[in-house]
Amino acid sequence: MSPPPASEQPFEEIIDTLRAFLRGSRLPSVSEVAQRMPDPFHILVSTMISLRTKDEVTSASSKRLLARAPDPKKLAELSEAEIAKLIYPAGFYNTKAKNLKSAAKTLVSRCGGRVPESMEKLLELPGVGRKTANLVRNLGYGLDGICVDTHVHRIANRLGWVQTTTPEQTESALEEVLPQKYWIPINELLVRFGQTLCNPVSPVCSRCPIYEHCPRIGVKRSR
DNA sequence: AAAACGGGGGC
DNA sequence: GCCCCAGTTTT
Repeated sequence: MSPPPASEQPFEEIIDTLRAFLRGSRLPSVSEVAQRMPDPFHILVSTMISLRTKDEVTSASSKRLLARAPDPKKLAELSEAEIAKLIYPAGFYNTKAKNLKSAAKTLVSRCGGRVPESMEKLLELPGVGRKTANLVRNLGYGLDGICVDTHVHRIANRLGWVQTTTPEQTESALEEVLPQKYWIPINELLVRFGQTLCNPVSPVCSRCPIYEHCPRIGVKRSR
């Protein structure tokens, strides 16, 4: 059966169900940082480290680097080699070290030593794309904008909320259909859901709390 | 649109 | 051994 049009999705019910289901489950690494230290710079650094890297590694690497460089000025003073060593074994550590140092220098020289709020300014930082910029705005400044990572992209399509091929298409399509009050929380919810049950390769549909809202066919719920 | 960046852990 | 991982940039 085809999914109901996105405009008729019972978003409130689905999201409430997800919230209840995920209550008590572990937070993704960047949200952890946001809870511990809701500082835009800390969000930026841990998000840059998190790209294509598992949560546990991201968390440990972020802690080491931020303990040593808690602000843009301190980070800009570290060498690329020092940064690379601190964030190892996060993936792409050499590229990330270069981007982190370069971004920190830009923050000091052109942004008054602070992390900018505007999408435009954030996107000028090396190594910062729409996903990272939106997450910094969401968690660091409480500003709207849907942060689309692979989990949000995959699950929004699985659930029939959007039909898109690129994350950027998902971002604009989701903003068309999803009530604005969910723009910030949707990311963490779908990431947590996507890291466990609704994972990329073998989603555990038999235990899915929102199974009845999912249009996937050929998957039977088992007792 | 596809490739490159990249080491660690799961299977 | 081969796969993936809170993506971004370059070709």
